[in-house]
Formats: sequence, C-alpha cells, structure tokens
Amino acid sequence: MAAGLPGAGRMSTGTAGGSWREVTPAGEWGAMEERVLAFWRERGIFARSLSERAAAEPFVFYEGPPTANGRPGSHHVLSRVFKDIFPRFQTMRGRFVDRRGGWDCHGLPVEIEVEKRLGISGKPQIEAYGIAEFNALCRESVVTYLDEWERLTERIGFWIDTDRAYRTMDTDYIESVWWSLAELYRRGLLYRSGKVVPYCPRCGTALSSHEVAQGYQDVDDPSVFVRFRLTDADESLLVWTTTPWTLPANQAAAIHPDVTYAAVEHGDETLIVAEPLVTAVLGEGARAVRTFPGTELIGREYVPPFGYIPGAHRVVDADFVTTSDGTGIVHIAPAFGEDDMATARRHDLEAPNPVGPDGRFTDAVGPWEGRNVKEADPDLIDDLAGRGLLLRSEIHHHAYPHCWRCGTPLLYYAKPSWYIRTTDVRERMLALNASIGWHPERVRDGRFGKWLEGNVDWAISRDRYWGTPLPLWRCVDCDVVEAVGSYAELRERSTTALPDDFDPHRPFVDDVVLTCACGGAMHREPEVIDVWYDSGAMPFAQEHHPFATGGDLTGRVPADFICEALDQTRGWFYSLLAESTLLFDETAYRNVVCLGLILDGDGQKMSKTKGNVIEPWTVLDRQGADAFRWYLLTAQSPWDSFRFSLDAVDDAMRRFLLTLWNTHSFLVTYASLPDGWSPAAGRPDPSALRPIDRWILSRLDGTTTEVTERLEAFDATGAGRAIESFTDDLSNWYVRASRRRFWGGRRGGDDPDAAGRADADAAFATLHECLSTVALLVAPFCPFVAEEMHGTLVADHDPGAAESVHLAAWPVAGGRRDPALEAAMAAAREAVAVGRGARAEAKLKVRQPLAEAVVACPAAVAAQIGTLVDLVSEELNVRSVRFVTDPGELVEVTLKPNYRRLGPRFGAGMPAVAAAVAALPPAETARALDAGGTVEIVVDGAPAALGSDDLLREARPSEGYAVGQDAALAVGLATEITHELRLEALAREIVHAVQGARRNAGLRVEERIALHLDGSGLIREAIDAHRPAIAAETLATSLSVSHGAPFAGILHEEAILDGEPFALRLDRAESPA
RNA sequence: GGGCGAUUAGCUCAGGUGGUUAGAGCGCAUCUCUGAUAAGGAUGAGGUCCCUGGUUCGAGUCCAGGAUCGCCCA
Repeated sequence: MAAGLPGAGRMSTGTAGGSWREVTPAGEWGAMEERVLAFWRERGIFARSLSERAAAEPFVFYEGPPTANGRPGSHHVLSRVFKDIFPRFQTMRGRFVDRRGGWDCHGLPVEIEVEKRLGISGKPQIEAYGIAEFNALCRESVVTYLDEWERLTERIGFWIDTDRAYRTMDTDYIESVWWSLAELYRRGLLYRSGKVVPYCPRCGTALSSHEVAQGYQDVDDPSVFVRFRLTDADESLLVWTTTPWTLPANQAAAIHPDVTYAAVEHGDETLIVAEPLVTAVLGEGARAVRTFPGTELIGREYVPPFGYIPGAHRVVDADFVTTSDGTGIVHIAPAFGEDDMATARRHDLEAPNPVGPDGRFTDAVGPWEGRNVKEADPDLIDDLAGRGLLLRSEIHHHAYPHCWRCGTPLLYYAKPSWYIRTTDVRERMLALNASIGWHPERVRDGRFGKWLEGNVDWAISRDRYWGTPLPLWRCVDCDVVEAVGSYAELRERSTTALPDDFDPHRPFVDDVVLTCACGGAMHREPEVIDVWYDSGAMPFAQEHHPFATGGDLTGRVPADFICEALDQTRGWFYSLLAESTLLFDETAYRNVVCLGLILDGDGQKMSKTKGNVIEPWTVLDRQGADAFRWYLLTAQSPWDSFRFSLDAVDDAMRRFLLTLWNTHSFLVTYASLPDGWSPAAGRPDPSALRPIDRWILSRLDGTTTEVTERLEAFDATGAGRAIESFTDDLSNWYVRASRRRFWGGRRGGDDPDAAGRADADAAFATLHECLSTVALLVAPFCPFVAEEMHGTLVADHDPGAAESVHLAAWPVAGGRRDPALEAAMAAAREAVAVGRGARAEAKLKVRQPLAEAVVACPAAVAAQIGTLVDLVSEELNVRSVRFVTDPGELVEVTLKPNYRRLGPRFGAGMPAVAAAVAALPPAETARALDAGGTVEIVVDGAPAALGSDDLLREARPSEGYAVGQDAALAVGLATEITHELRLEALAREIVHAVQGARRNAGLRVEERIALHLDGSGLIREAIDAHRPAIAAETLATSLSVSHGAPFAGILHEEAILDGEPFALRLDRAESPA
C-alpha cells in the first residue's frame, strides 16, 4: 500500500491480487475529508505540487487580499474555491503555480473597528488616545480572525501558501510601495491639488472615486426653491438646491447663456426661471410676462440668501446648467462642488469654506457655528422661510453617496489632496484592457471599459492614521517636495538616526526630519495613502521589488489569472491595472473571472439583520467541502447571483457526487471479493472489449478533451457539466448494463470459464480506467473525493503511481473517439426507452420474458442498433430483436419538412413546400428515400427534388402490437406469453424474492446459502425447469423443494408471486472449500 | 436620470449563428427495476418562454418600446 491515508487503516483484503481500501459510506464524508487533509498535511502534498514543478513554465496567480478583522463568510468560500480550481488544474497540466496568500491590513475599516472597540469616534479623540497606541491596536485587529481564516481555507481545500503570505503592513511591503510612489513623483505623476473632493466628515478624510462608488444609498433629502432677490429690480431669481447647507457659502448664480428665461407673475411677485421649466416649477396657471435670453441676466447682482459671507453675488454663465430639473438657475458654492469650483475659477470668484473638517459650520457663519451641516438643514430652511426667501420645500428621493465604511453622508468639499495622474495613461489602460480575458466578456467593454473611459485622476491621500504613509517630505523654507523611495535613502537623509527596527508607520515616520538642499528642514506630508493602492501594489510589493528582485519581475508579472467578486471592478481590478500601467506599461493580469453575489434561497441579500446568513461551517459540517465546492463551481454561471441554500448544495451532491461515489463503491465491492480483480491484471486486449466498453471509453476520451478545453478557458461550469454527464452515462448505463459481467463466471465458487473471466476483466478494467480518469478530471473541483478515489483505485496498487492525485499528470484523451458508435448507442438507448414504454403500456413487467421485440426504424438506424442488439434484447428481456425497415409495416409514417434545411432553400416558399410534403404518400415516399432516391415536389409551379435529409419522419403505431414510439423509431412487443415464458418469469420472480431475503438476512454478497423452496404447482414446475439457474443466481449450494418446510433456518418468508403462493427458507451454507 | 444584467414548469437552471412538438434535475402522482446506490427507469400532471409592437415563410432566440428585480454609475 503505497499511499495509505493515515487513519484509514480499515482494509478488506481480496485473495486475487492487490488490496482494496474499504469505501467510506457517503454519510461519513466529513471524516473522510479530514483524513485527506491529514494526508496532505503529513505528506506535504501541496508543497510537493510546487517543488516538483519548480522548473516548469509558471502559471501566475495573484491572491486579492482579504482583511482578517472579520469572520470569513460563504461569499469568501465562493471566491476561494474559484481561486483554487484553475491553479490546481494548471498544476496538473504541468505548470508551476506559486500561490502566495495575502492580507490587506491597512485602511479605514480597520480604524473604524478599533474606534468602536475603544468607544471613541473621530480624529480628535484618536489623537488624544495617541496615534502610536491606536495604530498598535489596528495592527492587532487585522489578525483577529487570522486563525479562523486559515482554518476555513484549509478545510475547503483552498491551496495557498499562508506561511509566505504578504501583509500590506509589513515593512518590506511598505518599502516597495514607497519605491513605486517615489517613481511616480519623480515622473511628475503625483501631484497636489485643491479640488473639490468627496469627503467624509466623520472619518475626516477625502475618498477616491472608487470608494465613493461603493457607498451610494437611496435617501430622502430636503430640496428647496429659494428666492435670490435682484438688487436692480423688484424681481427674484428662483434657485433650486438639495443641499441647503451650502447656501451660506453662496457666491454666484449660474445660468446657461443659450437658454431662454421667463419672468413669471406669481402672486404679487415676479420670479425668474428657465422658460421650459415654468409649468413644472410654478404650476399650470403660471404665466410668463416676459421672456429673454439668459445672457441678459449675466452680471446682475442679487441679495445672498445668507449675509454672513461677502462675495460677488452676481449672475454668471456656465455650460453645465441644464433645464432637465431645478429652475435653470444654479446656486454656486465654489467650495462644495466640482462644477461650482470650475465656474468660480473662470469668473474669478472666491471659494470661502465655512465648514470645518469635522463637517460642522465654523464661526464664519455666526449663529450656525458648531452645527453639523446636514443636521442644520431643517433649521436653515426655517430661517429662509422666516425671511420670506423660501418658495417651497420638498422631500427629494435620490441616491446620495455615503462613506463606504461608516455610512456617513459624504460632503463635496474643497480640500487639497494628492493625486496620481492616471488620466495620463487612460488610453494605454484601455488598450491593455482590450487584451484581458474577461469572464464574463461583457465587463471588458462594459462596466470596466466605460469606467476607464471616464477615468479621473486618482485621489490618493487620506488624512488618517493606519495606512502606508505618503513618502513625501516638504521643506519649510523653500517649499520643495521630495519623494523618498527606500529606507536606505531615508536613513541617509534623516537628521536623526533611525532605529534598526524602524517602523515606517505613523507616528514614528512623522518624526523623521530631512535636510533640504536649501538647508531648510523637511517634514513629511501628513497623509497616508488610499488602501486600494496597497492592494494594487501586491504584484511587486509581495516580492519586495526592486530590493529583493534585482529589478527583475520576470515570471511574476503579469498574472495569468485572478478572480474576485464583480464589485472589485472599480476596486482591485482597477488599482492593479492602473499601477501596473503606470509603473511597468503592462497589464497586471491576463485573465480575470468575476463572481456574483451570494443571495439566500429566496434571492434576498444575506445580512445579519435579516438572519438569513448561511455560515460556511454549517455547510462544511453537514455536507462537506466537496459538495460545497461542486455546487459553487457548477451550479450556474459564476458571475450571476447565487441563490444559495443548503438544499441547493444537497441537490448538487445528490446529482453528481453520490452517483460518482456509488459507482466507485460498486467497483471496489466486486473487485475486492474473493476471486475479484486487481489493477495489476493490466489492460485487457482490445479484442476482449465489448461494444459497450468501447462506447464508454469513447465517451471518456470525449469528456477528457472537453473538460480540458473548458478549464483552459476558465469555464468551470461547462467542464463540470461534461463530467456530470459522463458520470451519469457511466453509472446509469454502462454499469447498469454491464452489472452481470462483474460476477460473471464466478458463481458458486465454480471455476469461471476463460471467456467469462476475460469478459469480466474487460469490464473491470474499463470501469477502473473510467473512474480513475474521472478522479483526475474532478480533482480540481472536488479534491477530497478525487484523492480518496485515486488512492483506492490507483496509488494503493501501483507503487510507481503518483502518491496523490494532485501530483499526477492531467489525463490525455486516448484517441478512442468513435462517433459512429456513440450514435449507435444513442439509437439503442432510445430503442430500449421506447420498448420499456411499450411494456408499461401493456402492463408487462420487465421480469416477464417475451419472445420478440420488433423495432421499426429506417434502415440506417437499424444497422446502427444491430451492432448492439444483444444489449437491447437483454435490457428489454426479449429472446430476439427483429428490425422492420419498411415504413409501412408496424407503424404508420408521417413526413414533415425539415425546416432547418429547407427554409434557407425555399424561403418564402415554405408554406407551399409544407403543403406539397403533406400531399406525398408517406410510406412510398419513405421507402423511396430509404432506397437512396429522391422525391419530386412542385413548388409554385417549379419542380424540386427532396432527399432523405430534407424530410423528417414520425412513426405512429398501427394495431396489433404493444408499441411505444418516439420520433422516428417505434418498438413493438410480442405480447403472447407461452407456458415456457411464464415459467421463466416465475423463476425470475423466485430469484428476486430470494435475493430480497438474502438482503433481509444481512448476508454478504458472496455468502453461500442452503435454500428450501415451496409453492403452488406452477411455482414448483418453474423451479424444476430452472433449478440450476436459480441456484447459481442466488449462490445456493443446495436447493430443495419441500412441502411445508418447517420454520427454521435464519430466515423464512412467504409471498405471492404473480398470483402464485410461494415460501422460502434459507440457511448459511458451509463455506466452499 | 443613464449603463449593464436578469425574467423559460411549483423550485433550481439549460436552451451556438432564427427552423415549427421549448428541455434537464428536484418536487408531486402512478407504475417499475435492483447482488452498488442517500440510487435507477417509464408515464403523467405542470409553460401566455415578463408584456406590447415590429422584422421574417418562420421568433424563447433578432429589433424597438415598456414592466419588474438586481448591480453599476450620475
């Protein structure tokens, strides 16, 4: 036994070569998976799958790092399973697939967790607590659930190197990130600018556009129509806004120069709005007293809605003004909007900002000082109303961005930030994107491509604490900024000595002061960077590039394959591509598989508050990792949302895993019997193979080819379906139809004849090859079951074989495809199905043998089925099969045009063709076509010849036989039951009853019995006629017929078989010598 | 308000480039098979292929509009 699993020492030993590991019952899969895990661990299989291929061509995989400050959920299992299957497949294909784990350690989510834990909130409290202490807690927090992550990772069979996992907070990692930022700075791609940015007042920091994208929520905001009274006339501009808190900072009102505006009498006042919006804003009755071009308004001054802040307060023109909503006159608060800021620049306006970094008004707005701006909205509205400036206030339902982590509504806020000039490489990113293999494909030009087209510069700085510090130092004297790209450089430039274990995090790095060329002191810019930049840097930072790579990333960049959920489109998928384009002018990944959301069984999003979360451990404990994996990998297109439930996993398990396992169990059960079979017997001579053997091997080769192609194309679903369909054929047709061969010639301990032995060996060898190949094909999907099968079927018997299925080479099809045979088998299976239908119709159970089945079908089909006629007669339990190829006999044929062929040929003439075909004499026509001829029809006055492919035929039974029918094929059964057939049926009933009794008595399949039977006259006649067969089938070493056998023995049963009274008694027989 | 996706049997899902009788599995009913099976087989019930128009000899499939749900963006 080359590769016994530790703890799997239950063996049953056969006498005929090789030993067979006992098959674990399906109910104990959990225990089996644990044994496999122990085997991998103890034999270092994962490490060997790498070391044995260290010199092979790499297949590069990147782990998108999760944060371990939360527990892993089912959606993490989804992504980890997809991250596992393709590397496993490529490993078996001979590639070297180094897989380093990774952990995302920095960022706001971590800080917020720690804030919660400490019961504090906001930057002043963090600073009061101490940045060093705060960051120390963050460092701890990000590994809180590391153990559970690693435990789950192992349990689901996700092979990834966690020992060498990169961590974005590690000193080496940060140094690589610094190197990249210094590169960008030196190339002028990192700059500071005072734009209006989305800003979270709670977190006190700006957010990047992809962070904003994460946090839209539908909310009700106030929307107000406000009067701006003109100073030079008794008229008011009507202005609409959904952010009343920005009104104190108003500096101007913008109109579109090309829009026509109207002065409208409204009660006793005159209001000015865009002409197209008069009715929408002021109602049906509103009447324009005057219309005029927008340009007339330009330069006119008005009284600002709040008087606290001085400013121009005049009308300006702006192109972004529309008449799609609002009033066509836009309130301009330059500090709080990108368009506003641009307009202010153009018109030389001030940009006062009366809001502090904490989201509260400053003393610039007098009485409102200290008020949270959003919360002040209602009071501001009241104030406007009190002064007669409010026309109307409504609730506006819209999507508004919120902080993606803390949920606070964002403010658009003028604030200097650092930016990466990604717009410089926008075209290049688009070009590189075109070369990426997206799954699904539409993401390339859709969601992701459109995102790239609208690319804006990446706002990279964050005014926070726990993150990679921005490696930029500014001179207090000459204001020069320099980037530091390594610790060596930092040491050299620092005015103080750095400790050996220097931690580049805040606050320590803040204390490092450099000396400027001008002699001034340089202090670090205070920000840290966007955490998405950290993860996007992993291709080079996990290698500590360039310090540990010598500047060479060959074989590590780009990745051949990455995989994450679809929500990473603007997250990791973007940060990876942006950074690799900027730094290396190359894509970061060649293929990417996007995954959908995990919903509950009702299609609802899983959430803790709804209580519909399915914990991964629940599934693993109940159904096991392989069932979980198979479900996730094959249930549907991975990018669609999953309607996930325990029942769905059960479904997947039953449909595939149990079928496969039962088939495997069947082989082992019979091979391990005394006088069984061992793989050492070798492959049979091809001449010993039956057609059904050649058929399943043809299917096996076809399946191998298809699975290989699908997995090469990252299509796990398609590959899985091919495996499933093959397994179904194997179990429910091959094994079912070959069952008797597996014990053929071995009954009762008799010497099997040589032919029977060879036939059984052929069946064993064929089934063995199929199963051991499926073990290879299924290994990337269900690594546990595959390992157990491989061990049982291959490794236990062959010291030269791979110890683990995951160290084995991927199978190659053996050139045994036989399309003609597959077509013939399909026809034979159809004939059997139709024949069974005929039996059901005639209420003739399959145990009742019949004299003859008549199969009516075209001659070509008859020729196909003819090669498999033994199979058909056995499955239908008929003595002989006769073919009727004359279309008139047994069935009535109807003909229909083959639209697929004839449609393109006749086009609009099809109705006429259909009519002409209907008028043909069906039987004669079919006969002529079978003879290879053609028939002539007339379509719209023109003759046309139709061949046999141009017509479809249906068979309908004529009277006299029990006939099943389906499409072109019909089966009739001779229903006359002769005395002889009746006796044979009874004999089979008796065998059936005895087999049931054997099972009830708990006998092993190979145990011999002494059998005593009794019954009616007919029963006894059947026993006399079929005595040797009954004895052989039931493994009876003795068979006696006795009146009123006394109740004794291990089992006594009485029954009525087909109306005939029957009794049996059985005992264990002496073991045969 | 825009973009993308989904909508097929009670449930979960398949349905290259249009072809007339739309499939599978589960579940249900009836029957059946069984020296592997938590199995298997047969038959049946169960469908306005989301709706409305259009193109075409022919539309689940292509086009336009709409509905509902979801995701993404503004």
